[in-house]
Amino acid sequence: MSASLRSSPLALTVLALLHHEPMHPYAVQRLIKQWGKDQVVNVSQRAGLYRTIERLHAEGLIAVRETTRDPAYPERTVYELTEAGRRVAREWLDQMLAVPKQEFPQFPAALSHLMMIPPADALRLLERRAERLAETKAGLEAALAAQTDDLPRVTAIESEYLLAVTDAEERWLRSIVDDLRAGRLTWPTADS
Amino acid sequence: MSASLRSSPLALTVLALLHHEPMHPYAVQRLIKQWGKDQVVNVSQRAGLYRTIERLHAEGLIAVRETTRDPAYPERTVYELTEAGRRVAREWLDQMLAVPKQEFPQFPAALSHLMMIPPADALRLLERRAERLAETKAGLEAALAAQTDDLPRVTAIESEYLLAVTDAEERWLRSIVDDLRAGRLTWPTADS
DNA sequence: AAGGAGATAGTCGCATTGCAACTAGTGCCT
DNA sequence: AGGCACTAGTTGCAATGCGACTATCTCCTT
Repeated sequence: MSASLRSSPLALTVLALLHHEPMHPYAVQRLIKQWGKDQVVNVSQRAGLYRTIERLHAEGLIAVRETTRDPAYPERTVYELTEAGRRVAREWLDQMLAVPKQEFPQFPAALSHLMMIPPADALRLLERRAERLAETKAGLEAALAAQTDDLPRVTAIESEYLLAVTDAEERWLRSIVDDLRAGRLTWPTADS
Repeated sequence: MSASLRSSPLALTVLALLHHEPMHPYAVQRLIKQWGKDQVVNVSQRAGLYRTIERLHAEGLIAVRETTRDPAYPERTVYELTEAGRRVAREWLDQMLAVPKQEFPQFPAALSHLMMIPPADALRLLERRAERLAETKAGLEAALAAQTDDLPRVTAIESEYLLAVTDAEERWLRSIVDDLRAGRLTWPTADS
């Protein structure tokens, strides 16, 4: 009954936060945002959050601890992690950390059809991308600089990772842009 | 009628291949594999391919050119790109190249909960990942070395990109593993 | 005190994707 | 003739992405 469940960033995060402390769905969302984890977990569309929690509950990985009935708010169901949940969270985490999963991001797919457009257009578009990445990097650097000192380094390790790969992508883009500008990289274009 | 359609790696690739030459669905799949684009486009599960083609057809981005009726094979519908398809392909490509899209890969999400497990376990898991990435890199390097000379460099540009970011990820992992081994990176673990 | 903006809290529906199973024919090997 | 792998396509379900919608509450303005 628990083996059927697939892992996902959101599901793992829900388990991790409930591991920390029992709470209700909206508190999960707030915590994710407060701790800056919304960079790596898509919680902006709450539909997914409630559906994920429902699913975890149905599979017995989390359980209802209590239902507080504040007159003001709609009912708040506080969930806690079950023993099965603890086990599955650890299994998921091990798997997600150790085994790189084939995912299919948009950019490399688009890149693979670069030859469809003239080199001059490619230059312009990739330069724009490099600039956006520079902004992203600045944001990550600011986030990293903002939180050091009191919290241990591990709490922001995913930002370090994102910074490292974003930096690599930007460097690569700059080198391609240079090659395009210098004419070292070019190709014939069938139609305009 | 065409504005409603969302882009995807697979949809873009179908349009790009039909731009090159009209063909039937299975030929699309074969070409993707032959050209090594299956690294960046998920075509291993054919369901997606047929559904995508249906969708593109319904939106008028591709049209039926002919239906060959080979006695041996099931019916083969040959599709071609329409004018609208050509325009939309270009729009998608521009967008996907210039604007980095927020995606949520598994690894950074898992990384953000690294503190749940003891540093010694983290060391072991991240080391395993680094080894798998090294294998991936070797594959990419082999693919790049295999095809140069006759084909222009742009035909394998997405492999160059993948190599660059995979290399960055591996380097980062090695540095973290070093820090873990040296005790420069550590944290208290609540439960075993 | 009325009105509106914005945050809080949650739901619904649809299009798309991922994944696995299933059919069916064809060529090859033994 | 039987078994196996490859080719070619279909079906169904679970999960995800995305947008729209409902309500309430709080704070600020006028």
